[in-house]
Amino acid sequence: MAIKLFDSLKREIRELSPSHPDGVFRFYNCGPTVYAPAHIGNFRTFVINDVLRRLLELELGPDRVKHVRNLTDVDDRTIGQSKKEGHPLGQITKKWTDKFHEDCAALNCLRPHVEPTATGHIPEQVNMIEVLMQKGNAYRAPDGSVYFKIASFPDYGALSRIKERELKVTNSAFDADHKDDVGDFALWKAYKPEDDGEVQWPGPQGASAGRPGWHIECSAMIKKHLGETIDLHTGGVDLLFPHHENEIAQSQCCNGTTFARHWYHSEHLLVDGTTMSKSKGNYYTLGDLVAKGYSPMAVRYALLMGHPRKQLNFTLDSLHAAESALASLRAFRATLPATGGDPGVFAAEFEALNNDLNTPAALGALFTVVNTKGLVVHAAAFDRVMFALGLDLNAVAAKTAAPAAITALADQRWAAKKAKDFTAADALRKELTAAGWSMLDRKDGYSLEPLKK
RNA sequence: GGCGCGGUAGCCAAGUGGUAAGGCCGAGCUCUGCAAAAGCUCUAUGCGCCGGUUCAAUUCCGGCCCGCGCCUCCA
Repeated sequence: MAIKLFDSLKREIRELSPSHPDGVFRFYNCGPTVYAPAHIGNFRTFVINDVLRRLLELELGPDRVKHVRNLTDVDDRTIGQSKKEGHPLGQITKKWTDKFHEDCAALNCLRPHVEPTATGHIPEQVNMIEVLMQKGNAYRAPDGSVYFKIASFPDYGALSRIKERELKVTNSAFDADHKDDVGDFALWKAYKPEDDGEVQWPGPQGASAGRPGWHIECSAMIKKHLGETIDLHTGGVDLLFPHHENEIAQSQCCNGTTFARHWYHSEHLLVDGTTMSKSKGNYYTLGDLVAKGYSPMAVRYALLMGHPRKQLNFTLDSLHAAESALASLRAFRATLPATGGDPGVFAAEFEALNNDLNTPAALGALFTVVNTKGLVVHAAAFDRVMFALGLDLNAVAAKTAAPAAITALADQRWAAKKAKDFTAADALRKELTAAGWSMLDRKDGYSLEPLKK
């Protein structure tokens, strides 16, 4: 069953397929900038891409997919954070890269096969810029920076339909003074002592020392790790323009061949009905949600509850729903026999996923199976669905340890109950409730959980 | 101003030219000393509004209202 996915460039749903003779599918997903903890909007994109990676593996085989996701470790924000904290750039980016990996692991995202960094590919970027300068697609600005000349690439704007847009006239235009055209973008930024601190590298031939512009890192790293033509390039919608538009321009002008055969962009997450943004401050990190008592797996589930190409309004209620849904799946899984059953019962789930990554439809179909009485489900078939969605049912929210005073009350109540002194037991339960704890009795003992609001 | 997306039950959210998946919440029941958990059952004559096409529209077309996003370094 071929995987079909919307192509942002051709604007239609198309089948994914490897194009290289080795049969390896080349998949590049634009990664995070490592200067702060990623927020759940970022993770929506990475979780969606993780499902895509899993589907590709199921479709083509684990050894026939090469997944690359970069780490942007030098740009205005990373440098800004470095200056703010007074620590070297590398120390800052290491810290947030580690945190990013920790969060990804908690969300059960498969590790990409390669996670290249911008600072680890300076020569590759410089080389690419030099080629672009030689070919006449780039020019040196008076300050020693290098810009890409969009007028030199007739296809510029195909992805974002920039020519059909009437650009709002804005001030902004940082570096505008040095550009030939406002649409030209920086390939190399000349060193500015007041802004860049210690961060600089020797520049391309004829340019000043400095650092690469943002867009070039992806072009250079893709070329190095995946080749001149890749099978799929993905990211959040916000990257469509200018980032991906610029990547196409750089790569195609430099390499003279198709850059990416398929483009896919996932929509943004909304919180409280509006897009998350650092400037608005209405965002959650994974840590924020875990601190509220939700499990990372519930976060993952909640991120899959909406269609990836549609904005999803994220709420804490949806996390609660996700937590309950996971508990149902967990309970259902426990009832499955190890053998027997129809392996084909989950066809609808895969059909939904393979049809433009319709995760909510897949989850709906999943529960239809779960709710169908008398259906004999093969455990392995169920596990395959869980793998595709990346839902680890064994991952449970870390239990909050009860304070000693609470444990003492619980022990008293347990003893009272054993002694059939129900009046005392009930009184103690009330005390526990008043203290914000719920005591869950079992046959052989009890557990304590913080009271849900 | 330009480009694009969306409005489906209390909340979240699929979907289709032939009469509305699923999750949460809520209600009832079963089961448990109580509580929780678990299980069972129920919950939109309706898909923003107004027209049109059609035997038939939530689904197609037109208009309108509302919301959201992007428009040069935010996934």
